[in-house]
Amino acid sequence: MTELAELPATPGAARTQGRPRSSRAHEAILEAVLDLIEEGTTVEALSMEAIAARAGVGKATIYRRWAGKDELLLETLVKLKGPPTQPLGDSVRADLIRLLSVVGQKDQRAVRVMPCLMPEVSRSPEAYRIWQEAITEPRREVMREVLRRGVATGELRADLDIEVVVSMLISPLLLHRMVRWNPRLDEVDDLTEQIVDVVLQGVAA
Amino acid sequence: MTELAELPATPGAARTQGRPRSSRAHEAILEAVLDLIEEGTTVEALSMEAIAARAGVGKATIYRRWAGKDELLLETLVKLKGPPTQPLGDSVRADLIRLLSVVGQKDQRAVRVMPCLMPEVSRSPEAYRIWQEAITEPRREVMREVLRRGVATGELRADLDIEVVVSMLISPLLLHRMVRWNPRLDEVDDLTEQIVDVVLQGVAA
Amino acid sequence: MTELAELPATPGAARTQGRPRSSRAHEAILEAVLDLIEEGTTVEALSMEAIAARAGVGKATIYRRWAGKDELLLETLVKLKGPPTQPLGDSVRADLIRLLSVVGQKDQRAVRVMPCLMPEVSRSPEAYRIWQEAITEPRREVMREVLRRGVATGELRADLDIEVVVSMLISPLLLHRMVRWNPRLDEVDDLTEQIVDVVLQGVAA
Amino acid sequence: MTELAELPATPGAARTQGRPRSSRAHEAILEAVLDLIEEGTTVEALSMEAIAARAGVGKATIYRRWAGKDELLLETLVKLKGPPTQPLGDSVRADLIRLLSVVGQKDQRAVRVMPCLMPEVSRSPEAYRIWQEAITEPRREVMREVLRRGVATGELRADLDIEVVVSMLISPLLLHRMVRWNPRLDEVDDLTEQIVDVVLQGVAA
DNA sequence: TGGTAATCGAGACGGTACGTCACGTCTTTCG
DNA sequence: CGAAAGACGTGACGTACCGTCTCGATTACCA
Repeated sequence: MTELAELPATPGAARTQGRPRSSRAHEAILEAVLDLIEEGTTVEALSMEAIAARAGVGKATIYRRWAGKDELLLETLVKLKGPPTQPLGDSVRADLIRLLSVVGQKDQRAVRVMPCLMPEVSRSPEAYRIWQEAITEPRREVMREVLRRGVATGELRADLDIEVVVSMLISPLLLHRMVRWNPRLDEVDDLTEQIVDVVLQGVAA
Repeated sequence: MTELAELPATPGAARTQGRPRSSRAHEAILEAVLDLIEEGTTVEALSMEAIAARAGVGKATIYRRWAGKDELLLETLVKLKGPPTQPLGDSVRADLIRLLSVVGQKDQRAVRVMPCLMPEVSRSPEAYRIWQEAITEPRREVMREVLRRGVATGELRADLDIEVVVSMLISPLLLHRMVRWNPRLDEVDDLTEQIVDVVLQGVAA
Repeated sequence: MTELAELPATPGAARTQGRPRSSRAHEAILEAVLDLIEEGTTVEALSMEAIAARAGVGKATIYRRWAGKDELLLETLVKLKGPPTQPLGDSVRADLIRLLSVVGQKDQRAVRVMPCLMPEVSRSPEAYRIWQEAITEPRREVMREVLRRGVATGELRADLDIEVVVSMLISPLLLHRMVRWNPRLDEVDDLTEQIVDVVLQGVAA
Repeated sequence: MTELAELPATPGAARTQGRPRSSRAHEAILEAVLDLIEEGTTVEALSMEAIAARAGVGKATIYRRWAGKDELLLETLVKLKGPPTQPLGDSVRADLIRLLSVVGQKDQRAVRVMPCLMPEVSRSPEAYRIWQEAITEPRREVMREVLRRGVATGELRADLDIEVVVSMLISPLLLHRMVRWNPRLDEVDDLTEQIVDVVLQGVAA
């Protein structure tokens, strides 16, 4: 899996000589982004200049590590999300509810960042790739595993299309978190359960 | 329903005196936005200056009508989407498939604009309101009607939560269009049918 | 002598039909300019829009009468200066002092306007012509007459160059008023007398 | 003597850190102004944008050094005038003629710039101060010295007011250059000599 | 231990777009 | 038809960021 690799100092050259990059600066930058987001800074006000100033860092120090704002925000989001929640292996239903209940809920700041990345992710294949590999796929894979187990135990239909079901489970919640797709859903705190139940009923063996 | 009202010339004053706003300019601006999008202009290159130049219009003429780029893009999107597709009144299944098959497909330009509005829609309550009223709600309402009919005819369970089901139907397709959420779904040209079938199975009476 | 003629309503057409021009508007505009100058408005802030607003007049009403801001300011200055002071016919010395003591002193607002016209007057031959005819020449002519009388009475040398002497008398005071050329001169309230005396001594018969 | 000091990067802070200001840019800007003036650009067409474009410089680079167009033009004028002409120490009359014969003649571009600065110089005390210190005073001082020498040698009256005489000598020529105060004077190529002679006659011992 | 080389914070650089303002003209309605 | 009102296309304003480029001053490694 291709990583959010740092830019090489000089492409193709040994990266051992000279002063090493300061990990303090690296983290100060990511922290600065999170701080600014937390303070409610709007996207256009979330400028590289503001980030550098907040981090107490020169702008070049940022550009030495990331190719642009989108890359930086993407890595911030990855850091924010962390590894996906793991299923407990109880029932398929309980595991799905467990996995879905954290979609966009763990850290409110992630909800703030995600919509800002949509323009870039929808346009740049590279941004899309990173988004997929670092954010989407790990979570889908966990969910696929739970569904495969359901098929194996005979709980779920053998011919179900796992990708479709995964999308059906995640999409409504994700969209809801991003743009409060339907505000009336806020009153339904068992929205997750309802979705799981409808889908499970629809794909029951 | 509150509209995408133009900015008043002087808030609270009668808007009858003086030269009236040119509808020619108004439309030239919206056309310019669509042209630029069609030519593949990226969002950051879709500047107010470029729009004004393309429309053969002064920048002030744009700002007289819209408060900023987001408002303008939003109205462009509203114009692009037009009124929602209407159901034919055949079976519930056929109607749902008909309604869903145009989600983000009718005009490829809309797919290009929508992700760019996510940052604004997710942040500004006003942008969100317009987005809801002009884009989302009309389409959800059509779909609600189809589902209510299904309940009335006894095809669907009487206690189903219509809002949840509508979200389950639309979200996967919309997200897919916006960020190609799962590219493997591109191979599934009957994705729409699968989703409808799973949901209908899940909420059958 | 060509005048600051108003622009004809329609060149070559009878100016009898339709609503006659409002003299009220004409004066309101000139008043507005003077008001704004008096309030200390800077040149760039002395915009046509501000003048029209202050006069309670449409911009077109101004442009119907003057070709541009410079023409308007020029006429304002002409109105401000009024007819030149007349000599009393006493001694040459007393008359010159009388004429010079009002250079740029009668109305403090004129001192404010004049420097603003320098760029235009120094560049546009037309503005220069009007400036000469309406402001400069009448005053120089009065002074020439006094000097000619001095020559006739034998007080002054018969071969003096009147134009040179007139310039020598007026220039120091005018420049002093416009840019306080030498602030130390402010302490010399008999500056005018000194200048007259030096010149008279220099050109005595 | 206070200078046309550049704007400090951060007022009160040490100006040693960071990339130093480019002297190349500084001079390119001044050159651009002179070029544009030379080409006959009118004042209103002498925009900051045009200057920046001609100098191959960003607008911010100009605003980092000067507070506005007037400050820039003023410094351009100072550069244009250079140090004042020095007297040769011959006779008082010859020295005065020498000094006066270059008033506004050395560089035709200076004549173009000066009237444009009148509005600013007559209004802003700061612009007036710089104008005095960098343009006016050095030239007046040279002339004062010549007059003082005349008094010392007994050529001139001991009680003459040097400031008044200096103004009488310079003003007619300066005003003539700026606004061709009296075009008939163009025919008098010995205007300078006439003025000097009248004044010397008027203040002779 | 002393050079070498890349990094650091800082901030200026050439650009581009922003949103505002004024220009002088044009197009309404009202008197 | 002149008036006011105010929208029109134009273009400059001064500001803010972009991503790059010097600066002098720090580090680490390697000789």
